[in-house]
Amino acid sequence: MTGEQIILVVEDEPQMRRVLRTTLDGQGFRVIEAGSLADGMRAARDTPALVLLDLGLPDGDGLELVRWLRGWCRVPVIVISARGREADKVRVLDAGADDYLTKPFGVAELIARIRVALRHSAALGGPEEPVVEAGPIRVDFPRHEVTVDGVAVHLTPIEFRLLALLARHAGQVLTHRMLLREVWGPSAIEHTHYLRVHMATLRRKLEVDPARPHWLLTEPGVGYRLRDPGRAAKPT
Amino acid sequence: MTGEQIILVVEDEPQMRRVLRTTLDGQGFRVIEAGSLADGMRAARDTPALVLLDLGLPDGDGLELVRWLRGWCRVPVIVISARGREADKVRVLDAGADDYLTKPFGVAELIARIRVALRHSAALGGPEEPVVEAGPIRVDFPRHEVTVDGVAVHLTPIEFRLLALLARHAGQVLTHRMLLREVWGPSAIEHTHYLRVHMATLRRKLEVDPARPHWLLTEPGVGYRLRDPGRAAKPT
DNA sequence: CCGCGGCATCAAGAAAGCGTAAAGGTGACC
DNA sequence: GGTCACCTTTACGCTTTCTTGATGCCGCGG
Repeated sequence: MTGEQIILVVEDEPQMRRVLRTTLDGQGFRVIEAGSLADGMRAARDTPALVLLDLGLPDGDGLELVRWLRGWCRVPVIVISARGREADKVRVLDAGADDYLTKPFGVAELIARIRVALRHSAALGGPEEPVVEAGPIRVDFPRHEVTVDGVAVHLTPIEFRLLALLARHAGQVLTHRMLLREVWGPSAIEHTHYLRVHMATLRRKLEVDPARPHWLLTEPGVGYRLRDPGRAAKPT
Repeated sequence: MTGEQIILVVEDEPQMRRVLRTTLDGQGFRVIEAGSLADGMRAARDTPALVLLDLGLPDGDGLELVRWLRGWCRVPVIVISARGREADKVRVLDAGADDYLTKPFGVAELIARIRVALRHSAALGGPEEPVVEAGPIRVDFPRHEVTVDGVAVHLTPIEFRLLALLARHAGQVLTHRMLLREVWGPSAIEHTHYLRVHMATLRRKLEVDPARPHWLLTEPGVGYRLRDPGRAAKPT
């Protein structure tokens, strides 16, 4: 699901940065580093999964970064600070940070708190569009469900993967090779016959007139395509 | 925005309890108190918006309560403890707690951290239903109880976790991997046979005709699904 | 008119996935 | 130390799904 999670570390002391980098690397995270507020803002555009922010930055209050982030995204922010004063904590947390660690802290605790924060953001779900519609055909990815005019249609695993692929790229042609590689694996890119067979069953299940398909279109010599109703129909 | 938010305080020292109550009252929360683990579990059925948990309880480890809560809901849990050892924190946070405060702590910080936790759960959507029904099958999470047509059915721990997972996502397919990871742990995601065996026992206990299940549905090649009575029925 | 290439369809055997029963194995609790 | 409940593991028959080869269709160029 989540391949490699990126953590943005905003910290000016090189020593501390090295510790954090090696620790997080060891946990399987990819680490991006920034040494200042400005750098942090720049780096945050890579949409990290989490931000680790040291408050004692040279070019301004880390609070600014928290507010700035909250202005446009919900990425979890864990603040690290030497200042243990309660008023500081309250200010930072109320600004939108998700946790506050006081130096010195243990590495294990940091990792545990990172896990907590990622757990939260994972529960919020990704930004991806979970449903694709093409005319009467509706593909619901999280439910693994396909309906035609509202009635559920049962698809076999291969059929679903095939349709899902076409639906995710609705409107554009997917070549034989591409479809075969994604559905059957790289070793099957020559078995174009698989495609014909399974496209036929898909059409039988989804099309009104399987012999004259209206949604699952053949692009002769190239591949297949799911008609995108939002775009102009292809020229006859 | 939300009318009156309930906070469950699980704490055995009356003195500490009084401090917390007055503080939280002053912030506009409604406070429910519990002096022991058992009381805490009982009180949690009122679906509080947040749980404040002191680890030093007389009748057992507070860790138990965290695990128990996570078994059926995501209510934010903030743990308060006199023990500041890092290993303790990691254990509790990994068990599912959302934050860990070491005594002594400032009231303002506590409030700030409560705000953070509530912010998170608000983003997730409010407190969850403690009970899910699917046709004659009724799953009561806090009581750990399952009934069919009103009669209690005894489920083994694994069976309950399996059913609970399906019930919490009623209507949508849960993949083999997902179910195995959540019920048996990440190391078992390949033992799909476990699923078959335990789904069989579940069906024997819950279905009228276990051989032709009406609620615990197989999604061939993908996973399993609990039929959501709110949605359209399947075609034959 | 005929042959050819790309495509659709059909059907049968092979393979994979699923359900059930029952035999060990393990730990808890007297 | 024996019983009990539960989980794991093995075995086997059944069903669904996939693969594979055969056949027919259609348009195009020769």
